[in-house]
Amino acid sequence: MVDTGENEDISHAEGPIDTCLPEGIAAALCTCGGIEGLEKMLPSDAYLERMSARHRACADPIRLKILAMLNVQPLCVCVIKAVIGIADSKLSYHLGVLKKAGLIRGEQQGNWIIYSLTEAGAGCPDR
Amino acid sequence: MVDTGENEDISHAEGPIDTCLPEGIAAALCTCGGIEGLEKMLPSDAYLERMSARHRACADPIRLKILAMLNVQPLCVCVIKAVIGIADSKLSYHLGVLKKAGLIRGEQQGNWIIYSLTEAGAGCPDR
DNA sequence: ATGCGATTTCAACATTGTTTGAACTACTAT
DNA sequence: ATAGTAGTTCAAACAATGTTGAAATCGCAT
Repeated sequence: MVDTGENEDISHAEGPIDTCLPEGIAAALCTCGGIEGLEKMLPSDAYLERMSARHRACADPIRLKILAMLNVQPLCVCVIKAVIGIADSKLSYHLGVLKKAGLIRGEQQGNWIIYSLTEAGAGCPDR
Repeated sequence: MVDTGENEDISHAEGPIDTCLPEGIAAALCTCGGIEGLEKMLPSDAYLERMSARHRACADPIRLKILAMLNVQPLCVCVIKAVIGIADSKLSYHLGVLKKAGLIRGEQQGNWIIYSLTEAGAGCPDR
């Protein structure tokens, strides 16, 4: 149970790993600077947070459909509703999610609110 | 209150809309075949379902980070854990989500399980 | 002012996703 | 067989999201 320090097998890793690794992995890990090197290749936490939020906004078929519709042309809520066929308040909720995520914007025009894709939103419908 | 049938303003739309629309929208809608035409331009429900499931799998910064790591090279759980620094069972849960979504695969190799991106998973880390 | 259509907001509720720790399985080495 | 390391599974607690219907808001027309 005493750590005698004879487990130093992971290239640069003086850090949190204290184990032996499978062959290929250890070798490959070396070529990219060990655990530390790997860490440096990863996106920042802020970026991961932003991206996951964007994915979350797209994580619903209704919302994806709305994005697809707006990718054709800007539309007012009533047309979206006619196509998707869900209750007003439900639709409003999903529009709100997309708006909060910055994927769409709504502009009042007389009696209606016309939604359209933002720059960010135009990047999503695909895939 | 009696519907006299004088509300036929949406091009082809004999369907569910029974309203007047804002200028621009109605016009633009005409050029793509009205509501019906618009409907035909949209991805199938099955596709929307599949895509939203994929987004849902990416809708968490931990999972996005795992994808980013595996995008560098295949890794065993212990290395992923060393980098992300969360409890085993939590990590296992997130690996499970990614696996169920078909973005990663795990292959037992001796004492370890080595995870790597699938084709589908290789398409995600970006954006 | 009143009323109406379009849309949002609210609060209660239902559903789904995440975290935790303990128990379990799989493989290896002794 | 035993023990150790690597990972997963399970169920309970908790947290976040989605749904519903009723009430509220906004802008336009009467």
